[in-house]
Amino acid sequence: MLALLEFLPMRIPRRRERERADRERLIVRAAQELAETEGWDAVTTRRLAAEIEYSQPVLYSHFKGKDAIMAAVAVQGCAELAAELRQARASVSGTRERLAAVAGTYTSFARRRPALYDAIFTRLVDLPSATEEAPAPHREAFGELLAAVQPVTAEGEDTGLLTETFWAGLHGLATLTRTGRLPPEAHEGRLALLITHLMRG
Amino acid sequence: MLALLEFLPMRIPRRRERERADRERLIVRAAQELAETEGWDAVTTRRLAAEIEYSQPVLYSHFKGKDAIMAAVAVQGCAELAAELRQARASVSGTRERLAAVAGTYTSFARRRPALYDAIFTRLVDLPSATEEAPAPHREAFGELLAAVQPVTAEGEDTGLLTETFWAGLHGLATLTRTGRLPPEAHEGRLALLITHLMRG
DNA sequence: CTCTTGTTGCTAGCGCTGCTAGAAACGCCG
DNA sequence: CGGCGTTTCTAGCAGCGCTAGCAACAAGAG
Repeated sequence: MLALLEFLPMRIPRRRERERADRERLIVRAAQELAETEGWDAVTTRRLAAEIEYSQPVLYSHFKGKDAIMAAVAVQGCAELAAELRQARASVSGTRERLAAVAGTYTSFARRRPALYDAIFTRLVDLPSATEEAPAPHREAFGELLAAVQPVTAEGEDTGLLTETFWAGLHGLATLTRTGRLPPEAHEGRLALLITHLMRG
Repeated sequence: MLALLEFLPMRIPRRRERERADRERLIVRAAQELAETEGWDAVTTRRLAAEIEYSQPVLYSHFKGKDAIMAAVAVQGCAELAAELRQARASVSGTRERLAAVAGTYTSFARRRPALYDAIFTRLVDLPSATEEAPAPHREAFGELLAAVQPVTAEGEDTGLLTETFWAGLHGLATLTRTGRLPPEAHEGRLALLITHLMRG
């Protein structure tokens, strides 16, 4: 009865909901493209509004502010990273090979897509990860590293902790190299050292 | 003769030069204090000008822009880091103890003085290090790490490269922990793992 | 078909940023 | 004391993130 009465009127709100969700995806996609092509400095609310062909305040009806838009880009970008890591790990066999594949993919991602990497790991201080549980893509990406590290865990060592340390090494190499603090030529050598010492020689 | 003629008139410019240098130090010190007490977001050119009790444009007669001021703070801050590292390394003996002391001091510096650490290692992309030789304090700080790592270099390994990798690990731990991406409780455990694996078990 | 109602998106504007042009004030010299 | 060169300030530009308040629209009622 009640359901029947509501059925027809319900279709309209549904469509509008869908359109709203579409526009939200449009915003995130535009922000990501703009950031990746011209850097985050070029991602201003005005520019972004022009890009999606809506006015500025529309952005604020979807996101609390610019940081929230960056966070959305970061979460989506992290899903891409996780996918690349998964593929890298699956594409080779052998403990060291897998570690090398995952490590190479990770730092290559940071080099190829610096804006995205920055959004995920250096820019935002208040990604949900801090307060509550990290968003799914983050856990997924970390899970890929963990799976690669798991076989080299020594007795008495905690795989999670070891993976975190390995991750920190990768993150340090990625960021220090990209900002010109480490010479890029020797990057492969440093990666090899990191993996060798992770496997304890 | 010429020198005698120039002697007296020279005294005035000298004094002005000295006063200018004093004011420049004042600016850098004010910027550092403001950044360390209220964060870099609070360091605006207006606020900084008010702090040193001069008008805004005075800043631009000393530095090309805000970034140049941050760079000056970074270089000076790096000298402080280098001094702490030197003291840490000198205060203990034994290979592992020295590595632990240096590593602990490094990450502790990043935790205790986040604004300074950010200026040195994450914020500025155009520190002189990228284009020409790194500024002295940077080389000095790196030298401390290198001295601590040197004894654990294995045959066929390059100490410099190994130090860079170790540094990347420290930097990764420092930044990921400070931004809430790694839980701080397990920090010591990760540090221990890093050192253990650096010494290859 | 017209009128009312509620939502949606817009225009305009606030207070702030880094930075700079041109005027004013200062200190030095003859 | 008068003129000159430097130093420093006032005032303003363009752009930022963000928001209040109005206009235009779509949907239902008579």
